[in-house]
Amino acid sequence: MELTPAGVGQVTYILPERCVQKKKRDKIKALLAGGIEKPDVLVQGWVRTRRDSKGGFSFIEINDGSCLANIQVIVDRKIPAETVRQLTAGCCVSARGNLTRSPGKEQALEVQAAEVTVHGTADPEHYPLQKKRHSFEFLREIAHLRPRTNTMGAVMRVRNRLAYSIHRFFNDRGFVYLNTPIITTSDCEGAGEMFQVTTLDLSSAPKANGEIDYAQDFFGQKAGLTVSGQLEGEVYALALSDIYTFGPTFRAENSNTSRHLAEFWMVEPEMAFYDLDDNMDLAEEFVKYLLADVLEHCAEDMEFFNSRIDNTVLSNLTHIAREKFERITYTDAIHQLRKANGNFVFPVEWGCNLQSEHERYLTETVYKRPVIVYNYPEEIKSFYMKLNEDHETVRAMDVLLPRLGEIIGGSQREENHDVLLQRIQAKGLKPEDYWWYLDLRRFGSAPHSGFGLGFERFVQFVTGMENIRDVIPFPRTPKSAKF
RNA sequence: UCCGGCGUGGCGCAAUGGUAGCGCAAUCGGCUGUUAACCGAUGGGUUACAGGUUCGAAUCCUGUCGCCGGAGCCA
Repeated sequence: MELTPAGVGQVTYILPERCVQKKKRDKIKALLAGGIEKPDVLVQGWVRTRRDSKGGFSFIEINDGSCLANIQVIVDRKIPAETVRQLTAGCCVSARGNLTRSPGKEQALEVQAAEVTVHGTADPEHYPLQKKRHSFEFLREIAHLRPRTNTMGAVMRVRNRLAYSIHRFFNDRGFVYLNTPIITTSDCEGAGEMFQVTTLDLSSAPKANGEIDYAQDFFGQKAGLTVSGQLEGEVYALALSDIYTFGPTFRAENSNTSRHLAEFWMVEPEMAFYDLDDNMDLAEEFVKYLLADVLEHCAEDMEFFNSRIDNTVLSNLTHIAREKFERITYTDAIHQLRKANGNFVFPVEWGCNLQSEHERYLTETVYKRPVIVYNYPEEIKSFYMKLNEDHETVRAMDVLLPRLGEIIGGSQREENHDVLLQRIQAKGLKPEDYWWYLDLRRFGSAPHSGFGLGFERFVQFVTGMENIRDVIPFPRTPKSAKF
């Protein structure tokens, strides 16, 4: 058997003959992007609509998910009648034939089917997706079929591009992709309630002194699903210099909003030798890079969002990719909000948490662009954030986006062992639970910083989708983990 | 978890105390290089669930479940 060489840069590998000779599927995206006639193409996908003519032919539109657009296939008398009858919305088919210019107005090219195979029928009496707009609430109830809609297809292609782009951004800058544990026994304090992980029988859990005896549990101690990979990320940043994590995160909060999930994906870079300014620079460049990339590479899908979901996304994203983010201290933010003269439900005082209404006012009314608020009061932030010289504020920063609010939260980390120990104790935490985290400050400590970006929130922002449950394949929220 | 709203044929909605109607979809027929196709006909609902008030409840009351919007928590 003759083998065909292929290559990755300078290094070649050998491709089995079968891979070369097999008739390959033509992706609809490639056929339409080519824009030219082509003999003998093979289109495979799911029928979106069918319009037929008793006079001898039917028009079917096939979508294979490679792009938003469908391809029109002409099915005439060459195709057996019983096959044509099966071509209803939702069925899965292969169609082989010539790609030719279309006399119709709505498309430049179409496939003249010489051969059609139905792989899976979809009984129109029972197939839930119709050729019309469905509410997102309804589509969530059929999460196994909703990826076959225009909107979910576009969301998932954009989501995929953003994920790819995140990896590229960090890899291009020499960051190491780190897989931090999903099951953990350390609680990243302040990040939210943890889901417990146990193999104990809940109806008859072993007890010691009236308490559940976790010594007998799988890990020999209480364990849960991670709420953040940050603490573990710091461990590797203090060895490899620059790392990032990108993985699932779990919060058992009873949050019922359009921007919270119990299971979501988070990107957490952690960098040695970065101070808070370096951290903010990276966060700003990161956001802009992702926006510019998705505008360039998902143009068709982004046009769709702009015309069907939110007619401001294109101009917003373009604007944000170009404009400088405003950076203000927490103290200045409080001054700005006080100038607004009490038009808030929640009063503004130095030391209070910024409420959604405050964040929106800053980003939508005062500056009309993304705002980074930094140097927050020590009391309202986590123990690991670096204490400023004023002893009142810490080097924390939040990136706020118009409409969406907080997209990134980060800080410079406290690298001084004694200060960190004091803060752990002051917050009522047990130093022994953080022994290895404290050890990082005993041995070769370094200034370092990092932040976390909520991936679904970012996808939400980019697409203009209103509900975070519609930008993740299978959303998990309180009282809802079907599929 | 709190506040507000909602739950009616497959889907989107109407009917606010008198026993359920429209559009789309589906099925059948007609017509057409069609394109949210069009025209005609047909079928389809114990109004989320449980209880109560009433001669009578989709409609009023109570409870449960679920969904949506806002808030809190956060990403």
